[in-house]
This record gives sequence, structure tokens and C-alpha cells, in this order.
Amino acid sequence: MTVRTRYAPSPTGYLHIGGAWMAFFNWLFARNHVGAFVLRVEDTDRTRSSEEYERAIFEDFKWLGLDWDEGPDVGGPYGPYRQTERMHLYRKYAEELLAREAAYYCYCTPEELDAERARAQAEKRPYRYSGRCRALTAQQRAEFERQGRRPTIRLRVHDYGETIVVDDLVRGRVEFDPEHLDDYIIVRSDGSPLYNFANVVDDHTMAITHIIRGIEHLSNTPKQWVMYRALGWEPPQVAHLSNILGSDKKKLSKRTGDTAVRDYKKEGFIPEALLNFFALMAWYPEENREIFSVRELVEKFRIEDLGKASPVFDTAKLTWMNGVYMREMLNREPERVVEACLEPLRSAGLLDGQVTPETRDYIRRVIGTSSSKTGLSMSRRPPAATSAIPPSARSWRPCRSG
RNA sequence: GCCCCCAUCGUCUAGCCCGGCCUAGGACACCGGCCCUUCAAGCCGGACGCGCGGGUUCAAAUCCCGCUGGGGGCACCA
Repeated sequence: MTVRTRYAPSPTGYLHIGGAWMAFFNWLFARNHVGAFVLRVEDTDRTRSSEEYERAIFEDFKWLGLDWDEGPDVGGPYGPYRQTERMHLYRKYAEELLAREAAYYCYCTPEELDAERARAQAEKRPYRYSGRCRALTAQQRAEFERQGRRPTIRLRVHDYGETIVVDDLVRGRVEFDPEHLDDYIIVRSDGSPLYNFANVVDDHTMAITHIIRGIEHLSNTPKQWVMYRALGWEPPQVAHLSNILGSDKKKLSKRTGDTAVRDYKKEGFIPEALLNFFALMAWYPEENREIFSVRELVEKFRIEDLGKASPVFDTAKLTWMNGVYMREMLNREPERVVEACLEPLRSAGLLDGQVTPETRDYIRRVIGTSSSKTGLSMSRRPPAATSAIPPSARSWRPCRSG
């Protein structure tokens, strides 16, 4: 069986560092196994999703150097790759579940459910759906329909008495007592699928074999496992990773650093450095070594080696690593270093107007000069007017190459 | 409230599964020195850690239990 992994972004914003990190490991795993990496767009939240963000996310992936074998833009044998275009599939499997009586219509209104929840809270007992609609007669249903109630569809999980086992590839065996699960809604009253349902249907119909995702999904997993069972499907292998933290040890937020991948591009970071850094936030391919090419990472990747703890995103180390890459790149592909410096120089007010070949050449000479002092660059590089470099250009971090 | 996950230097981590080779290794950051007109870079050196408490054992960072701390989940969000 060929390995197939996926990353499923919601096009509601730019690619987030945390998302890119997760996507990267899925990509690494697929590439390591010579499998397929697919991009699936989860755009069911129509009010917040936009095509513009979808395009932006693809751009961010391309910049990072993470390529995908299947996706909304390139197509593939398991399409379509946007959830909004897969409604017929969700409908089909919802009907199948209904026919098997593994799911049922629930006519409870949101208000009624809120009341149930409030009551549970007042009595200090954990809330679980009462199951009022689990066994409605045809007459009862007809009566609700007459009242104009639009039903949701719930998955019947209460009868599932055995312990649900999730064999997590990085965490090991995790057990869940179904006592804590209840019949959850899989289709809204307007007919649209909910995450846990759409996700299972998509992963299965897209033949996804391995999923590396955030720890927040670990608690969802037993719910999904029940669904796989109800549908008679084999669940994929899963691995849950803790989320990246900011320097304040809280979930990564704008306050402690940039959260969008494109911000790092704007600041002059080299994508290979970012990927190298990403890897080290969960895994050290070899002892006593920090710098790994993407190719090496692909070769050495082992899902079981991923760490379980939440890493703090250390911008200082990333900056150091970026410097290592830039200095190295100066010899091989100086143009790329110049390219990376363009946006930062512009936002620092040191570059305006058109970027001409002369500008690029000048930047290149400046970088080359300061780098020649490091001894890393060739001494045959013609000396340039170092004094002409504005001080701020030399103290500016990510591009500071020497 | 209930359920689940996690825990080694300030930070990323190696070691943990298969206890002794760990007086716990590397890297970033930090401090000091060398180099240098200066600043970086580079080189050399330094300080810094197994959350706590019980076990098990001749021996525990490593195994077991409890605690504490952090994170996540319990939606007609994803």
C-alpha cells in the first residue's frame, strides 16, 4: 500500500507557522516513503473562507519548497479536493449511516440542547446528549416535521461499549472509555457536514494512510474511530504532535513573534533554514548536528522519532540558522541571498523604486564584501565601498551575513 | 466538573523503550578571551538542567505509583 498523507488547510488566512510545521512532517513522511502528499482545502466555513487565501496558502507552500501531488489546483484521482465540492459524498455516507441505523435524525433545537447543557452544569455533572431522539417512532418524527423542525443527524455511539484504542505513532497506545462519548452531530440541520464527519469521509475516500496532526485532535480521535467502525472502514495511522509555543510559553501568537509563514519570507529568511529549524523543533536526526539539508531530512525521517513535548519557537536560533544558510549560499547561489534581502531592505527604507540589475549587483557586492571579512567568502571578490553601506543595513539581523 | 496528553540547561533537544558506559552530550542565547581599525563572523573557554515525593533495585534521568505544573478536548467550530 502506498503511503498517502495530507494537509487540510482552511483558507481563512495565510499559512500559519504551526500549520506549516504540521504540513512539513506530513510531507516529509510521504517523501520518505515515496508516497503522495495531498492538499485538501477545508472551506466549509464559507463566511470566513476565500479563494484569495487559498491561493496565498499555495504560494506559501511553494515558497517553502513543499510540493503536493494532488490538490485543488493540480487535481488528482481522488478529487475534488475542496470540501465544498464534495457535498455529494457526505450526503451519500450520511444516508448510508442512516440506513444502517448507525445514525439517526435528531429534532432537538439548539435552544433545547443549550438548556440540557445548562442543567447538567447546574447539577455539576458532565454533559452528554440525553438521547431523546434516539428512538423516535415514525409518528413522532412526522409530528416534529409538521412543527417545521429541521433535523440534524447524530451518530449513535452510546451503544459502543468497548474501550476505544488509539494507537498513536508517537504517543503509543491511548485508551478512551466510551462512557465519555455521546451521540454527536455529524450533519447540521441545513445539511452541511461537521468537521469530524467530513474529515473521516475525506480521509477514507482519499485513501489517506497516515495523519500527523495537532494534539487538539487526539480527543476527537475516538469519535472518528467510532465512525470508521460504523462505516466499516479501516482507520488510518495517526500521530499527534503538541503545538508550538511562543516565547511566553503560550500558544504561538502575534504577540511573541510572527505567526504567518510569509512574514518570515518578508524578513529575509531562507525557506531551507526554516524547514531545517522546523525539523529540530521535534526531532534531531543525528546527535550533535544541527544543519541538515531538506534531502537529508527526507532520508532520515522516522515518525516514531518525533518528540511529544510542546516546543517553544525560538526566533534567536532560527536567526542564527538563517545566517548559516545565507553564508553558505553566498558561494553557491548568491542571487538567492540577494533575493531574500530585497523585501527586508525595502521595509527598512533602504531600498525604494525599481529593483534594477544594478541594484541587485550592488546589494550582492555589499553582502559579498561584508562576508569576505568573515573569511567565508572569496577574497578575490572585489572590495566594494564598505563605507557606503548604511549602518542600519549592517546591523539588520536576518540578512546580516557577515 | 469530566476525559486525554506532556514534563532533561533560559530555549531546541540527545539519552529514557533494552536501568550501570551520564561526575547528563550537542546547539541557540548568555558571559569571558583570541582575532580584528570597528561591528559581525570564526576560534577557544565558562556558567547553566533530569519539576516534587514515594517506591522497585546493588544501582534510576531511565521502571512503577502519587503530586505539582503546563497543554488540549468535552459545540448544529475546524
